Amino acid sequence: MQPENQSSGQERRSFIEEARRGQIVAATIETIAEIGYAKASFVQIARRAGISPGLISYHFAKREALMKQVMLTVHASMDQALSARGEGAESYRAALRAIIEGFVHYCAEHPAELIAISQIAAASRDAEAARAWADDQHESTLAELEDMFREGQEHGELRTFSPRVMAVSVLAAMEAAPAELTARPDTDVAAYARELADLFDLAVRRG
Amino acid sequence: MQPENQSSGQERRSFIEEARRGQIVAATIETIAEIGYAKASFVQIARRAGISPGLISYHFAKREALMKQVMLTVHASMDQALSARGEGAESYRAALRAIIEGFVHYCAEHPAELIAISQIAAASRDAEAARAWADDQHESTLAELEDMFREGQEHGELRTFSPRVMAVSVLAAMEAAPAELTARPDTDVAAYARELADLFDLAVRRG
Amino acid sequence: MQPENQSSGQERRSFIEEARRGQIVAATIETIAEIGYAKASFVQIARRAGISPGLISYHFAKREALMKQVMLTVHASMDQALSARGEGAESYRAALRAIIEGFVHYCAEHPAELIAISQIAAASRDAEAARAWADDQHESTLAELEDMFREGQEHGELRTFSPRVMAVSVLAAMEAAPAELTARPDTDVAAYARELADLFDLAVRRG
Amino acid sequence: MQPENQSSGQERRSFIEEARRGQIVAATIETIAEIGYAKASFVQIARRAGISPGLISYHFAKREALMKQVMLTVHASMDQALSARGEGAESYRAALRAIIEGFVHYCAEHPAELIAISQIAAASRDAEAARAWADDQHESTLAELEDMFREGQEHGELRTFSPRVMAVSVLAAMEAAPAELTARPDTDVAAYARELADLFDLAVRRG
DNA sequence: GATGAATGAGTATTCATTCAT
DNA sequence: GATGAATGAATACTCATTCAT
Repeated sequence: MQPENQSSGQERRSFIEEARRGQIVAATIETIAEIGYAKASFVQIARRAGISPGLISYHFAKREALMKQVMLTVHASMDQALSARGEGAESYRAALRAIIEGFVHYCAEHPAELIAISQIAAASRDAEAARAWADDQHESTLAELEDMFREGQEHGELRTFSPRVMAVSVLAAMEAAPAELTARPDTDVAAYARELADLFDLAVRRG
Repeated sequence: MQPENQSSGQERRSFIEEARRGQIVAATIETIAEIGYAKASFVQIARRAGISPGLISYHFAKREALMKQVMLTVHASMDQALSARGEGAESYRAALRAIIEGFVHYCAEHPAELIAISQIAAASRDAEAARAWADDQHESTLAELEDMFREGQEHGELRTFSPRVMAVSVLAAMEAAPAELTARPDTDVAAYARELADLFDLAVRRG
Repeated sequence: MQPENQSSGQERRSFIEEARRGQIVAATIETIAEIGYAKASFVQIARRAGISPGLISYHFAKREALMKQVMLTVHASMDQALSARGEGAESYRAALRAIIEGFVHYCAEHPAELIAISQIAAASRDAEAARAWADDQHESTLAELEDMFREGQEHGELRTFSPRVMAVSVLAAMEAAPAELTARPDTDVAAYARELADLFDLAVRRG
Repeated sequence: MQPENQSSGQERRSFIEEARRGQIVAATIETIAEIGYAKASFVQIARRAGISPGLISYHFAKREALMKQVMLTVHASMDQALSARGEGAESYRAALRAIIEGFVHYCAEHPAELIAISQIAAASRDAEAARAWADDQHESTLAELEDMFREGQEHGELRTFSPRVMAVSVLAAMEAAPAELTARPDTDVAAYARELADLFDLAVRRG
């Protein structure tokens, strides 16, 4: 049986095991970014990690579990990066700007991670658990944005518009950034971030 | 042997053959929308088309070719629908509004088609040609939007902003619509379209 | 998808498909009898059937399904053989004798079948469905024997004893026959059958 | 390296080593009884023994060796239990009764052991040596029973019948007991034992 | 044109066994 | 003596594609 199979739950993973899992997750991100989810077989991932394919199954009970771990890991890293920036915005418009610019900068700094999670989220094989989790995450992000917009409207800072449509559109526009930045590596990231923030600032501000 | 294997090029396809190809493409769209790209095997598609799996290979040399044809067909249908609406806009802002609202309404009317092409575009197996073509399409759509924005700026109708960032964001926001409309079937489509058009109208207009 | 996957049920199997399934079942029986359940991999079975391993999966969705089909096939053959003999016994003792002797003769004539189902019933891998079905079959056979004994007791033909213990023991003794006949091929089958019937006749008769 | 790998033979095993081997054997019996032979991997056995999987290989050169040791251990325990009861029977019929009743009672008291050896005997993987040994054991048990019956016939205590068929049937009926007792835990063990002994007493006695 | 049985190359997964620690 | 991470060989299963009919 694999260490993964912790039915009862809290059994601690050894340090070395955590390290291996991290290494495998990193190799998975690298592999997906390089050759795409479709071709990211255990053989390919293991080759990049310098281990045997069987070892992946040893540490992750199912392919799905690995993919979900990639999701969790990247989202955790993103949350950490964004929460640092998001703190202490003085207005709803400033908060929106901070979110948008923070996300764009994160994308620029972690292209492989973004490519990996977007491919996993869109994947058609052995990624249902990861996709379901990402969907939940997505929905709760939308809900947070909606709430923010609604409050801003109630405070009179933002114009009247559908918070849902705005939330969906902001998130879509942000999530389009990594592909654009990857496709055009020469893009001025700061300028991109500023333009995107300006765009939505004009769209939400009152008057 | 197969009609597909035409190394010499443009030999016309017979009427009956076009009909079969169309039937297979339609069944493919239906199948992907119903059970997802991952499970959309030839056997499944053939069952829905009421034909045998081998016949698909007879008409499409490779799975990729079928998927690409689905892309081509859906995009053609979309272009036709959009060009009808887009004609005769009196201003750049009106043109943008027409594009956005047209696309949203198309999404609402052809959910299966949209699901199919998004799954193919994101697919991990046998869809590289289709994806490549979609990428080209995507890029040329972006270029058209950029041009439109640039002209509008030169005519003084639109404010100064990065046409590229705006194009990417508009397209991303539009492409997010189908998922949203599918996830929330009760959404008021016309309102959604109007809100989205308002959003970008505010973002591009001068003053 | 395989022909096996008939979720809706009654779709007829083609003649050629039934023939293949029969051929695969026969090869499976032969393989298990020859090298044991443990080593009866699809590769081995396919080799004996003169087909490719993938074809087995094509006709049987899961290994379990194949093993269960072997069970069903052999039991059906056995039932047919036994029902022919069992008809028209004039007394409970005669009926018991007919059952016992019929079974022993069947064993002698179909050694591979008996070995196969006993190995499948005892198998530890991918045979749970087959085992479950065999267990049901076993239990209902026991119930029939019990009923027969109980009736015989009520009619005063049989002595007083536990019908359950007798049923279990009769069945066990019968099922031990194939192994014995296989281990000692020179055994006089008719004598074996007669001895076994005598044994239980003495055990059940009144006075 | 490993104590097991003693090509030269009879070197004594240390006390601590015997203790470990015993612990592993006990854990193996428990594991097989609990989750079945198929799932009784070294990891599972080691978990129940509170040791690491590698240690099992350290003490048993091959999986087969472990399974054979389980067989040896259980049979030894059974022999000990039965020989205690079997001593001092005054007649062949009494001896047969003692054997049957002793075995049934042993089954009721050691269900896990019986389940384990029956699963190993029927196992499809890595149990050939154990099975071969068990087959020998089985055969010698049959031979002993045959001898006993033959002697009883010569002494005029038992009727004329095939000692071999009787031996095979007695053994089969006894070995069917554990499954029955496990399937119906409410069974009155003493009554079962008595009924079974009665059955065969009637079958063997003269007149 | 059309069938669908058959192939074969691909996949993840399992687990006894090894060995550096 | 003991660990448990790692290997590697084996498995069933999937399915686009082929081809005899």
